[in-house]
Amino acid sequence: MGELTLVRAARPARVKIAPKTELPLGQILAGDCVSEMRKLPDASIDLVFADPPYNLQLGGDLNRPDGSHVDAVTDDWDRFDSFAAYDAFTREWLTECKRILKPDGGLWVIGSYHNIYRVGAIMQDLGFWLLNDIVWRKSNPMPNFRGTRFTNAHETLLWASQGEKARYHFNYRAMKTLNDELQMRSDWVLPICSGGERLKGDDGHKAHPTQKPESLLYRVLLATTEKGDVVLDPFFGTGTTGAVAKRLGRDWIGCEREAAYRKVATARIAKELPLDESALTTMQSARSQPRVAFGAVVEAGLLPAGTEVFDKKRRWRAQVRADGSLLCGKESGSIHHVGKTLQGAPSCNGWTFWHYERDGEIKPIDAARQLYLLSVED
Amino acid sequence: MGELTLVRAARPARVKIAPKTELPLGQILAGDCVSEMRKLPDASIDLVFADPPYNLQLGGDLNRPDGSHVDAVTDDWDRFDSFAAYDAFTREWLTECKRILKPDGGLWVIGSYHNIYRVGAIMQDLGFWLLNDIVWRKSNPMPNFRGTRFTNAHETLLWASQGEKARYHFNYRAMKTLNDELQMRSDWVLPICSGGERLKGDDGHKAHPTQKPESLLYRVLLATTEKGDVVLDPFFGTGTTGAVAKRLGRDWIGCEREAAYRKVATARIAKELPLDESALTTMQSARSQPRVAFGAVVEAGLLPAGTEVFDKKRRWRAQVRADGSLLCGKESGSIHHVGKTLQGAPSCNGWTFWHYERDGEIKPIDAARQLYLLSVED
DNA sequence: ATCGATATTGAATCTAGGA
DNA sequence: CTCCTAGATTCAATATCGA
Repeated sequence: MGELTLVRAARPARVKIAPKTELPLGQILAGDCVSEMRKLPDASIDLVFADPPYNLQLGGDLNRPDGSHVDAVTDDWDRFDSFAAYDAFTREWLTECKRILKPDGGLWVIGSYHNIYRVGAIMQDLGFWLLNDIVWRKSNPMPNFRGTRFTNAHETLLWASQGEKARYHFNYRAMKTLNDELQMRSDWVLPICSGGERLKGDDGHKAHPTQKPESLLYRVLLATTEKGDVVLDPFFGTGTTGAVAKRLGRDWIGCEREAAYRKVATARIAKELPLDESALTTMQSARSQPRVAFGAVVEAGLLPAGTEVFDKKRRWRAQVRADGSLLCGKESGSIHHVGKTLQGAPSCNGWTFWHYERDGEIKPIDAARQLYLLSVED
Repeated sequence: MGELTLVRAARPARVKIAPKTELPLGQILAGDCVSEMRKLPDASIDLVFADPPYNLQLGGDLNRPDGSHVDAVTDDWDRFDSFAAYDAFTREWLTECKRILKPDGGLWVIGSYHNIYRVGAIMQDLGFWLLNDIVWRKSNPMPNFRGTRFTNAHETLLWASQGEKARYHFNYRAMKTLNDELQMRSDWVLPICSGGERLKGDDGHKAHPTQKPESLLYRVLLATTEKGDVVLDPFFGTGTTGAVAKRLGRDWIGCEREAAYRKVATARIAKELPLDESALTTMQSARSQPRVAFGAVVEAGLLPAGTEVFDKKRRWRAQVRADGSLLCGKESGSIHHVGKTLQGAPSCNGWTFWHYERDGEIKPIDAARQLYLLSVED
């Protein structure tokens, strides 16, 4: 797995990065996340994913129209006396996150409208720089049983870097691949965690009231970490972050106060198997790939000289020449230059503009580049 | 257009509601919104819709890359020295909104991740009670050209009441109808404002950098106001709020500092035609229908005393008595009470629980209520 | 086994009015 | 204040059950 895209040029950090060997990798730290994080060295963590209490402030009981009772989140850990108390708690754990994150580290926090506005403002106050807010659109949310509001069908994730000028990691290419060759948007449609994925306790009841779906963590980790990175989750719960991190070949650390959650998480992560190298490699960022001359692809016989290439709408056709240039009428030159000139565009990515036909299928010539890259590996 | 559902029980407000005649209805107040709102009486406005500046640049202190983007929002009104200045500005205009809103009034604010977390936290601090956060999912957002982040494909709207215990208006039934008989969710998919709807200035360039689509305001006003309500927009811009309000038969007031925007908005709203009464009629919640005593239905002979009623699965049968009570074995009482007791349920809507047979068909006794309502109309 | 019907459940700030 | 009662209100995905 290659390096991810490092976005934003900045001077190399002068902060001393703590080596991984000083970290309790693959461990669930038993205790309050603030005191546990305080034991960790500065600038040692690549990514924090945090799912803090939402401070729901629920009223009385709620029944469905069929009379059944809604099992609400009434756990002690979600009770705060006031917004001020919640803010103080939030400021405290976010401050520790800021300290232990590397200068190019990333922070994700998930929440609902009950807490996310406070969390977001405090993140900004502490100097975190918001990169995106992501909306998790639930495909199967709980309805509003009383018909009093809009169905609360989403939760919000905030993604931030250490500061306005800080570098951060974003695996643009992997996200685009995951999204069927369209840029990944800030709204993600994913189902809630249910069925076999939902962990049960010994009593057959759900082990944790707010277990997050693995698909959500999968996308977060794939987008903003690389293999071997260290991911910390201060509110580990049943360990979704740890399970997905292990699967994706990332190191992880969790903090969790409740012994029952730690027990479930430990068993769960033990069962998890890391994906093998080849599965992870396909998610590499195009920008960090070695540059490939079109000529090398031609040379390798993947798009032999004489092959006809064309744009997606077949407005233009061009011929591949032996030296890796294209010829289209009077225009000739690199794949990028010819594409740009024909369109009258300021620039053109020839790899995605030009296409070829193989076995009745039309593919961008970038597909041939990928094949070339595979063939030269090892 | 009938009355909307009033949600949440609260004592009748002791606040004196200012009459509409004291308000500058259908006017764009020329000036800063805080000073203009200060001239308005307390408790006089039904709904505020606000689209405040987004704080895209954080002023000269935080030296930004040299702002050479052609179409970026770089107007003077969108510059603030710091988060603190933005917060102070936000607190100021929201405080005036709180004062001029009626006790059962509603507040909507739209923003992006640059400002909405600060706005949301301040709203909560001022005592506004968040009812929903709504995600406007843009069907055609601007791509992220540099491939450095997720495509920023949504904006966020916050909907709040005056306080935790305050009443508010929500036209649940109209929203459900608009959404093909499914509850309206908190994520709305709507296109951005473009094409003919996008207003152009004399130079042929877009008149305003962040003109909102009318479909967005249409849904907001239909959901949370009724005909004749007064809607105020403190950042009127090119008057989308006024145009849609006029079309939907709501009164409106705008505040706008820039003469150029006022000019465009005035011309735009002048062209707008109100929909006629029948088009404005929306589906009504059952809650807004007149209450009918079951006894009245019995009295009217629609379900005469002695009629046998039963639940859908015919697990229980009961007899209608002359006073409008039911008898089932030892249990007797109102249609609701008997249904509730027999099922051991926390509550029961007798109108839909009990059924009767007529001409070989089985109908809920609610059908008899509807017949009764028809018979007493006019 | 299979198919259709029925039951369960999910981060929920979830009523209104009168005595 | 509290208490009481009328009565309005749900979507999608699993899991279980019964023929």
